[in-house]
Amino acid sequence: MSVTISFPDGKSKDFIQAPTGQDIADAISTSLGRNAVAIRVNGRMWDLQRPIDADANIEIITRNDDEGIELLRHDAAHVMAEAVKELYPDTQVTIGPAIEHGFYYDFARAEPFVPEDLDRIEQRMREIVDRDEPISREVWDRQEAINFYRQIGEEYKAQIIEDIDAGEPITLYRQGNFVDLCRGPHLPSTGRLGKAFKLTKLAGAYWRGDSRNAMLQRIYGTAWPDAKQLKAYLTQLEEAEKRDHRKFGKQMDLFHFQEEAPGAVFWHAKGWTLFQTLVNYMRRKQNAAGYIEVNTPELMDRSLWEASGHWQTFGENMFHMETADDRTLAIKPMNCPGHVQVFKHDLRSYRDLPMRISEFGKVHRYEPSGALHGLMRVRAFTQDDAHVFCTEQQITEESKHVCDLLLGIYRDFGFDDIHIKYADRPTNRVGSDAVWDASEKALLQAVEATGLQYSLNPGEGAFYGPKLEFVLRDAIGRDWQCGTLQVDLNLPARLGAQYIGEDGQKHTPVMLHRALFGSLERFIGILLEHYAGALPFWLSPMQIVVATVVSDADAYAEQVAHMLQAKGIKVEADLRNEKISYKVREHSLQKVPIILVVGRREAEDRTVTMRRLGSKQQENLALNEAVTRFVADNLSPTPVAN
RNA sequence: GCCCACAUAGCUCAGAUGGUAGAGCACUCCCUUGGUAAGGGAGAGGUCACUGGUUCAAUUCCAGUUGUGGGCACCA
Repeated sequence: MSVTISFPDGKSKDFIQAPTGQDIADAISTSLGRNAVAIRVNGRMWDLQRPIDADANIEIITRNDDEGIELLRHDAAHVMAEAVKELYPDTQVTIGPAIEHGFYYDFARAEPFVPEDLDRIEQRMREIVDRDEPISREVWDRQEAINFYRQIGEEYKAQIIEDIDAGEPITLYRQGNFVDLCRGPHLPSTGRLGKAFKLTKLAGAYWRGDSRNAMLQRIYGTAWPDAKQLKAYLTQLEEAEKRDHRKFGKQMDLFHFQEEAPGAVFWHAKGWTLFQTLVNYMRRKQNAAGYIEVNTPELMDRSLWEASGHWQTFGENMFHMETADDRTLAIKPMNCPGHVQVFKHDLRSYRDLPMRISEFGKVHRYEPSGALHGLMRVRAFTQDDAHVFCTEQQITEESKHVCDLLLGIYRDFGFDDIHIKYADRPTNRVGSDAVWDASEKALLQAVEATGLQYSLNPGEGAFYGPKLEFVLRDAIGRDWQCGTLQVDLNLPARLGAQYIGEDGQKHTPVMLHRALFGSLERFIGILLEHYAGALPFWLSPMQIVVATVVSDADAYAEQVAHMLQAKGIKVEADLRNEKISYKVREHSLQKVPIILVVGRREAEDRTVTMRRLGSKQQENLALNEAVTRFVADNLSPTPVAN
């Protein structure tokens, strides 16, 4: 009986007996035979050594294909599990998937792994690769598999099998003395994994990702088709580390944290200048876009938070206090209830809508201690928050208005790669399903009206409404969720907001919650990492340093600095008794975009010698010309009159 | 909050099987006025995160607490 194998290019080849994927790859070329890791048979991934006993469309998957790399990583996880079982037989194995850039495996073991164990395990993994153990697929009876795992003390594996759908076959993969439950496919043998892998870190992880379950020990690793790619990845990790905003915070003297205020920023003068630059920029943009700005109390009575639903939903994460007169006050974790108070303080007409109320409100949230991370996750932060009160008919247009504003703003900061996620109702929520149906529909319509691409993020909405999340990609390809837009048909009613409609009747307005930077603190962290500290001129908290070569130029340097300062440039004169090389080095490390060097020559000619950060080039300019140029550069990329 | 690790001068880090500590940079003073990423010398700077325990003696060993880092869980 012969089998006809059809290739992706439309050609086909007959085999006399049922060939394996390996046979087919070998028949095409020796290098393909060597690089093959799996085969797709009629759209399904198979092991290379599984015989194909009927006509089929196939595609050979190599170690350099995306799916091939994923398979390598999955195999690396298995090899790691085998190594761990050999070295620490009392360990139970649980799950070990491939992930972006690598793999992990979760283990249950009474004794914790220590960092030195990673070297041992990695060493043993290399030995297993050298042993080149054949990997074989076995189909087991469900109950036998459960019994088998119970018998060898692998309780977690037994549980996993019990949860596999009845129709699914139970497949086990055997390599050496190690047998692992797995859907597959896998490499033909451990040798084919190669050695371009490295164990990277040790971490705790909950069984099945649920914090009510046992804490397992997770070992992370990275794995690649070849050593060159592994090295490139490790280099990239180092690059990311070099961009750490916490490092720039110290180096550039922007902010610090200390024990007495965990998760709260001490902004230093330069950091606060940057902060204010962002706030002022956003304020101008929002004013131009028809927003009004307000300010609402930090502390408000518990009853208001109960009415809004925050107390019930997030009470444990709110800071609150008892006063001497027996009231419970809560520090605001959000600005929305305050904005509703401003809205309803006056009688509102449909003619007032949409009413766009903004606030640079500082909010406090008692975040779990383990979540805190530099500026990225703090307990006290400032939102560029706004609430648009509008009618249901205005939702689409107002949403579009927010998207337009947001995209223009992100572009000004050098973020062009934006994508949107649409998140619908969460399990823990307020309001009726009918209201949710309406708000989800309205937001979906709005995002479609913008014509922007979006992906779905089911069940991740806010407790009062569905939301859009705006995710930007930074200079080294990392994604950050910053902006958000939420349609809320719940809070306005809960807090009693109303307006008089055209019909003379009272109506409840819709409230759109939106933030563009999100958290100013976090956005600054992202900017620092995006620009690796070298902020563009208009954002720099210290834009120009005028550095003298000799003290004879001191008076002139101060004059230059004053001139620039008078034009709104953030400038400093460095008259210290140091060599110019020393000053250049120091201000370069501080990421000052422009150093103006002045010596006797410049003082005589009334010029400055300019050096831009990151360049060794020098440019001599007339002072007046330089001032004009810097004033122009000081505007934001898309300036707004104010 | 959970797991693992870490905490020494303003910063970056060294250090001792237990006898109260050291470098570089930064800081102060002196010399040097030098043309584009560190000129030279001197000085000052520490409750070795905090609280207990063991010990003749603890910064070092043990326990707890706090904070930080990497994950997990959480993120209105």
